[in-house]
Amino acid sequence: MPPRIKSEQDREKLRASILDAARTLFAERGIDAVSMREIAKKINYSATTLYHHFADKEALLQAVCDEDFLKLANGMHQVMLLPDLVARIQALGKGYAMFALQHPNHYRLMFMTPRAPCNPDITRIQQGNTEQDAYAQLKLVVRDAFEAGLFRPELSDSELIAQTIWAGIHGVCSLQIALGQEGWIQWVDIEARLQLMQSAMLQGILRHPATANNI
Amino acid sequence: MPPRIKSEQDREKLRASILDAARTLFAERGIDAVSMREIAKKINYSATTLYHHFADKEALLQAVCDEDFLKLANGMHQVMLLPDLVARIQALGKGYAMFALQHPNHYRLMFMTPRAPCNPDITRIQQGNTEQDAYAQLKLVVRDAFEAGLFRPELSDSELIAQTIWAGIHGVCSLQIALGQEGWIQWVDIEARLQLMQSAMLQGILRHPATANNI
DNA sequence: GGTGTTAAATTAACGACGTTAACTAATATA
DNA sequence: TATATTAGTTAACGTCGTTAATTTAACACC
Repeated sequence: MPPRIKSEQDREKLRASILDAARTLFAERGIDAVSMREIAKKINYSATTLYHHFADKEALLQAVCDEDFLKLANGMHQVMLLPDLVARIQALGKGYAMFALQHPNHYRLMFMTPRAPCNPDITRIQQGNTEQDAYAQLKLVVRDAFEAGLFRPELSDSELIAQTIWAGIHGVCSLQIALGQEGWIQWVDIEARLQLMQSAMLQGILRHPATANNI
Repeated sequence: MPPRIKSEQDREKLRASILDAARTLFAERGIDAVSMREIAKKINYSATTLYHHFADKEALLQAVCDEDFLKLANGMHQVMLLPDLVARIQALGKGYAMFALQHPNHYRLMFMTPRAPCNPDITRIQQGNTEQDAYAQLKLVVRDAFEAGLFRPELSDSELIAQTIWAGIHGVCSLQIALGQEGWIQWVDIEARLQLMQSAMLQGILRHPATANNI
């Protein structure tokens, strides 16, 4: 039997250890393959205890993802200091891809697993807040570049541009995570795939593509 | 109690109706949300009967996917008759995307789920066979276009180009499948996202991008 | 020190799941 | 007609997410 909790601080500590155990197991074996009982056993509690901290499995999963989203957005924030707008977009893509490839299992939970629409009652992330939401950061830079007239004149929607850039990087990363180990595809080096995706997309989107050559 | 089966033909008919019921339910509500009992009830059989035709749920799912992917590759095969190489690449991408968006749950299993990829022990698809494998078809067209000198001179690896095109389309589709219902992203129309991805990538890759404008 | 009160944790249970064993009834074959 | 095979069933096992009922420990107060 685990020790009783006394202070509010201890309660928070237990909550954090549940999150840690859940994240590890989810990342190791996938969401459906991990039971609430298993998570509880990992920290020497009974399964019911988890329900005193999270409404259900879905809420626990959402909390795990929230933490990862914040971690990702934090890393991106430094990139935003770069002066050149195109360089900023490139660095955002590179940083995003590095996060995805270095934390493939978290990335899978965050961006490759369909879930019930994000319920504002259970997520604590403030979507749209650039300090907590990596996509909001990309949107911001792309809008700045759009207003600076850096994109081709026929492109009239900066949100569409941001979503396309995101999709391109995500496509390379998620294919690598999902099928990178498959023997029947002769995968080219992942760095080369990322680089070609970046440069091809920028060449296709920028008004003066020359600026995209130096990566 | 359903009628007894007499001939081998009837047996095959039952197998097909199991596949149909499973496909419908999987596509409607997702794989994990559908039980074997439910599939069986839909065709007025007991759950056990399914196990006389498929080893387990995984095998049933794989059989459903096999059928659909053969259908995909078949549809692609007609596209290969188009005379213009660039138009062929564009049509391949469009067909691939339509398949992904119309069968999101099957697409998710084949291309978005690591560790449960196309298992050669249970799949009957022959990877690399252009009649059964859509990626092999893309590779073929891209190599033809490469040898025809359609790509930028600095691009020296046709497999890298094929993988990048695949990643771009896959990125749009898989983001839509995984996060398309998320309210916190103001998604632009999926058709527009696909079109920009196609045209931007082609503009970035082709030697004479003008050919990519007419979609 | 005893006595409630309350919060934290537990055990036990429910209904649904995938799957399997044991069984039944109908057909085919001899 | 007797027997073997086959297609289908029911019943059961162990696990799952989740909840109700219950126990246990720490604290406040007399």
